[in-house]
Amino acid sequence: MSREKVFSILAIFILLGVLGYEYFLEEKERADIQSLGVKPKVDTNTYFLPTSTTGQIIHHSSYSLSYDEDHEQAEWVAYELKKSHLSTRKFKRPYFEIDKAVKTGAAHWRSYKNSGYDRGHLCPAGDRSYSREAHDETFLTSNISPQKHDFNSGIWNRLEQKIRYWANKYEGVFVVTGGILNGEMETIGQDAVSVPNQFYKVLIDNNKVLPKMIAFLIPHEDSDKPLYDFVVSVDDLENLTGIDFFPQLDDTIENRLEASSSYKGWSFN
DNA sequence: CTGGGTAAC
DNA sequence: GTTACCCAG
Repeated sequence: MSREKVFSILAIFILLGVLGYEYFLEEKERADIQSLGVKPKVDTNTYFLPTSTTGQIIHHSSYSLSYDEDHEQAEWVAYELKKSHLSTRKFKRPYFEIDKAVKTGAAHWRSYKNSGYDRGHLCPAGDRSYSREAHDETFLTSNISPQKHDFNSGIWNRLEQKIRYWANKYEGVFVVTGGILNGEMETIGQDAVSVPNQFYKVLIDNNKVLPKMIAFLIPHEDSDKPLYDFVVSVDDLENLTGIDFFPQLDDTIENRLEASSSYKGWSFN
């Protein structure tokens, strides 16, 4: 047997060994988490609501939000994007309305007019296009934040489309979105709506035995960089916002998933 | 898809 | 306030 042949065979065995060991580790983690007892899946529309730092959580029929009166916008908007929600139906955009469910008074859309900023949806209209009611419900001023147009139609739009891609690929994801309402911020309009300097999104895919998370923190400016450059750990976002995103998860699982800034398991193709 | 604006009724 | 049309990233 030639020397080259021996090396080739050896290399193949080493490769198989490495792959086998990785597979073993994945199975071990899966078994570990299963043995911890994952809570039975219930209606995720309420199951995965984050905590509120403002004490004003509002439930609409197709999404929920926590309103921050100081900044006249939501600190988070949360909803489940099921695969069955994905739709290309095109409804005419209605006018934005003041969300009457906000006890402290939500911002008026006029505060955005001629501000130079978009009325940027937090729960995108494109994620609620499965019915006229759900679509129109996203046009509440409690569901928008001032966004630069280049940002909104640029990298932010890219992320929203990627999430629709994932919702289709992974049979639905749960989404939490908001601006970082911290530090020095410009304000616009009579309502003094704060203009966040960063926006975030947190996703959880709970459709498999082992849930997976991914979080993004993106500066409020357009970028041509790949989306995975903006991945952060959920822990980072929680430290930044004071929000506990997945308090319902078993602590062991929560701690393990939220500490990770890996985007393993999320396809960026 | 993400949004903007203006004119006329 | 609402509807129609035109615009850009």
